[in-house]
Amino acid sequence: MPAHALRPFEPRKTPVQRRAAVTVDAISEATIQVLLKHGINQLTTTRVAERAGVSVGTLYQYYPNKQSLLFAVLADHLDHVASAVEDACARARGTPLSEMMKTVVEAFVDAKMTRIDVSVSLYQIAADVGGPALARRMGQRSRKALEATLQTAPDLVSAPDSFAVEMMFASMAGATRYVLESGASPAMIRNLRHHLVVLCQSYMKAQQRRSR
Amino acid sequence: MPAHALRPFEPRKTPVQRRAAVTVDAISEATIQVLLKHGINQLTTTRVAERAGVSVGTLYQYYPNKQSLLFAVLADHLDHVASAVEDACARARGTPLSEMMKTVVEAFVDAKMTRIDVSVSLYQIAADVGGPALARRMGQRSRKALEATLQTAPDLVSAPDSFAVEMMFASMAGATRYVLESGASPAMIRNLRHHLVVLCQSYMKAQQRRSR
DNA sequence: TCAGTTTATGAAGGATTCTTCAGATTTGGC
DNA sequence: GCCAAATCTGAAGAATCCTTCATAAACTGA
Repeated sequence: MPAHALRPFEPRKTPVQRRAAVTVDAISEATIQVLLKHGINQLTTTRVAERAGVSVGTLYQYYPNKQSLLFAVLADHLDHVASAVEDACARARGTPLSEMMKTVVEAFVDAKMTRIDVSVSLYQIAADVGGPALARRMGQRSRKALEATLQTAPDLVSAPDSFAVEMMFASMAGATRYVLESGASPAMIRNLRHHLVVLCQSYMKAQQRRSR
Repeated sequence: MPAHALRPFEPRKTPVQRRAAVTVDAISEATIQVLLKHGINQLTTTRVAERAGVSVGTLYQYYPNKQSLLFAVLADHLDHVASAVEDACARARGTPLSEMMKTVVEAFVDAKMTRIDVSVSLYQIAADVGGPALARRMGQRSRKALEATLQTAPDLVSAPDSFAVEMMFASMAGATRYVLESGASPAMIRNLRHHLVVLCQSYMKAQQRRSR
């Protein structure tokens, strides 16, 4: 999705006073709540405003339309996750491959799990709002960060190709989604975390062996 | 999702005459087309009927509501994929682990790709229509089939735990989704197919090593 | 050919929702 | 305390969409 296609989703006005900032936050949070409680189909702009304790008009002061609201919430979340991955990559520089993967994968899962409700509810809106494009953008960010870090691994034989790295993130995201949408118990999440580490470690090691 | 929650999605009437069967097919197909061309938000019951060359009333003769229409299309597709996996598992019995994985993974990807347009467009409706529940059901079917087949592998050290197997399918599905939603070129799809084989093979082998 | 069954039609009812805007209220600096 | 800017309000307009039902057409077996 080209940049201009994201334009109609841009916020209408930026808060100046503190109370406005509070309002905007309340609206974001209310969006999540409504999404969780009623689902995307019952998410109306009025209902979100109600839940946020403001009037619809206020909502439309900051978001040009319903889509832009959903878009903003989703983009925030994905940015949060991508940043966590980037941080982890920075932290993991110079460590052995295996440890590197552990650090990055756990950072990803933990970022997703800091607010499970957000993660779960946002799966619903991906389709509406250019979710695939956003996901791809995040995939690219993560890939670049990890590729740079991989270069610093002392036991690296050959750098995995870009496709493999992107694939790895997509796989992680898919498995995480599956677990979260299954109503993840804490025990399952621990399980997920551990299994994803193994999955990614073994995949990246396999990439090493086939350095054609 | 318990069985009764799926009830309201059940078809209203089953076609008796041939022309009715043709109509139902046309409606299914039209649903895909509209989904692809206009997206879920512009998918109206009238538009689907138009595209199918019938009137709205006809549509409502076979589907009690819009959701049931979407549900049916999604369920069909997922069933198709799950069946393909089950068949592959049956075919792969008694072969070495590595070959087994190749057979199953390729069957999965190929099933998804027989009609790329269907796969792509259906991602949009998953949220509306209990997609997660359907996906889980398919995950279970695939897991059971593969577990049974794994037992017959001559070089199996220890059976991977159920969670790992489910995880594997979820990862595959996630990576596939990512690629398809990126506008998959044929070359990318070949790439995906191959990488997923490697991913699953190495993951399953890793499970062998840690047979605690 | 005929009667009963199946299938198709599409205008219209009923309901929901997005979005606007003119005016009221609050804030912050002076 | 005062004023301009910022913020908030919420009823109502405008549009869209799902679903029904009375009627018509097509089919099938006898």
